[in-house]
Amino acid sequence: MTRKRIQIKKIDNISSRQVTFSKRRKGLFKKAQELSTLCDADIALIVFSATSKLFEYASSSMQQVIERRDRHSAMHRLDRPSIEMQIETDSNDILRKKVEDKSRELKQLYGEDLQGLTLQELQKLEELLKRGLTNVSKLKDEKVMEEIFTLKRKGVELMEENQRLKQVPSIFQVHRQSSESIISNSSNFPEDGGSDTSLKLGLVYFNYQLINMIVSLERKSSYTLVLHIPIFLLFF
Amino acid sequence: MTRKRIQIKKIDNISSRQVTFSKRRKGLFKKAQELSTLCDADIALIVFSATSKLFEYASSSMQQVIERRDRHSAMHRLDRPSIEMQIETDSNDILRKKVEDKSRELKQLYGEDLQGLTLQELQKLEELLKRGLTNVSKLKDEKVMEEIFTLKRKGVELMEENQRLKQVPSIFQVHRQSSESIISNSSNFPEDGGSDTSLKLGLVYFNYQLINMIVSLERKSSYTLVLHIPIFLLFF
DNA sequence: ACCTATTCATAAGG
DNA sequence: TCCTTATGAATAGGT
Repeated sequence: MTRKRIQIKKIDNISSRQVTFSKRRKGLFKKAQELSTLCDADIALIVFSATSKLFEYASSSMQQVIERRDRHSAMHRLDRPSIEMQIETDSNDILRKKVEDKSRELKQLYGEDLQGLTLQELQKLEELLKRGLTNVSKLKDEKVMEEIFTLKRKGVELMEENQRLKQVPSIFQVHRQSSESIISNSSNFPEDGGSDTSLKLGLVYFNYQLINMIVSLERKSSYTLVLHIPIFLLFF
Repeated sequence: MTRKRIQIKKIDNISSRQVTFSKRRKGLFKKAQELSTLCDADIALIVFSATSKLFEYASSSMQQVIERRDRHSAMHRLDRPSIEMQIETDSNDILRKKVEDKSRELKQLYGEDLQGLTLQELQKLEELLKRGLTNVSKLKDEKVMEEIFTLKRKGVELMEENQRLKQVPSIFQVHRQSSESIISNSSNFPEDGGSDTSLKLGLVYFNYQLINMIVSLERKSSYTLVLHIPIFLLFF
């Protein structure tokens, strides 16, 4: 919309996506409330960020708008029983049966209680599990990559800061050094000033976090990391 | 916004209010959709006009977003015993909640509705799916082997029966042959008696069933069969 | 968080 | 509702 037109598709860069999300979310909420005021409309707006943070606006109250919508929908859709509607008309027995059915389905997906199943049913189940696993793994991989890139960016930032501060005037370093000479006087590296040390510690902490994450992921036998760690190392 | 700046307060003139409502509503929905696409956000927007007409948009499904919001709210306000929650301690409501929970769990196992999950949750889910898949595959493999052995045994039995009946007195064969000579007289193989033919047909049908089973299993991309078919061929 | 060039949204009028 | 147009608003990219 400015400087350059952008395409409406998912923004790849995570940080610019976050920035855009903040800006546009603000704009969207403003417009929602303007519309509500100008035209006397009753509005509810629910937004979940990609990171599952919730933002919401309602001109009256969220619950009220949602209920009003439910009523409206019920009036206009004579058929298509929504989940709640369906459940509300369910008797206790039917509900019990539903719970039982779903419990069995869940158990079977977890690989228990399979004795009664035919070969065909087992195949179907296997297929479903594979599909589910594929989907879950894919999304998990995306999240892992995101996390790695975020950490990498932080690392680069810390290193840059580190480099920049290495060029601090030597007077400042001498001052720091003299005040610390009691504790650590054996150091023979003039570039190892106090500020620098604390920054080094920052980097060490960052690396610690990173290694921790990778180890914890590996422990959980995430096979995809076998691929991702080398990729990550390339970037770092 | 253009030609002249306007104040954000209720527009008095009815027709211009309607015009503005149309225009701005369109704009609002567009922006909601753009935000959803650009930033991978999950969005629900409900608008009631002053005349109670309903307009709505949801990036996934309205019900889904609303439920997600309910869950989110429930998570973040550990207390807040809402009136409904408080009085609806009757079993019907508990059952309803159970059904809802299990439905969600099932969906997630099938790899749907995963947007709200953290990396840790996804890993857990992946693990469960892998365990489930292992169990199901193992049992399925056992059943496949069972089935194959059963079919093999039937094949052996049929062949034995076949051999035994080849030694039936020739009088019986002649009797059968005369009654069938009208239809199939061109056959020059004396060992191809009627009873024998029907048994051969039995074997053919058995083979047909067997091939069918294997093909159907292969179609379902059951990787274990890559192992089983050679094993089966060894036995047959 | 702030800046600003640029695109977008839209008020007014028909 | 749609079209046009002038202009105020929103915002992408950069700092």
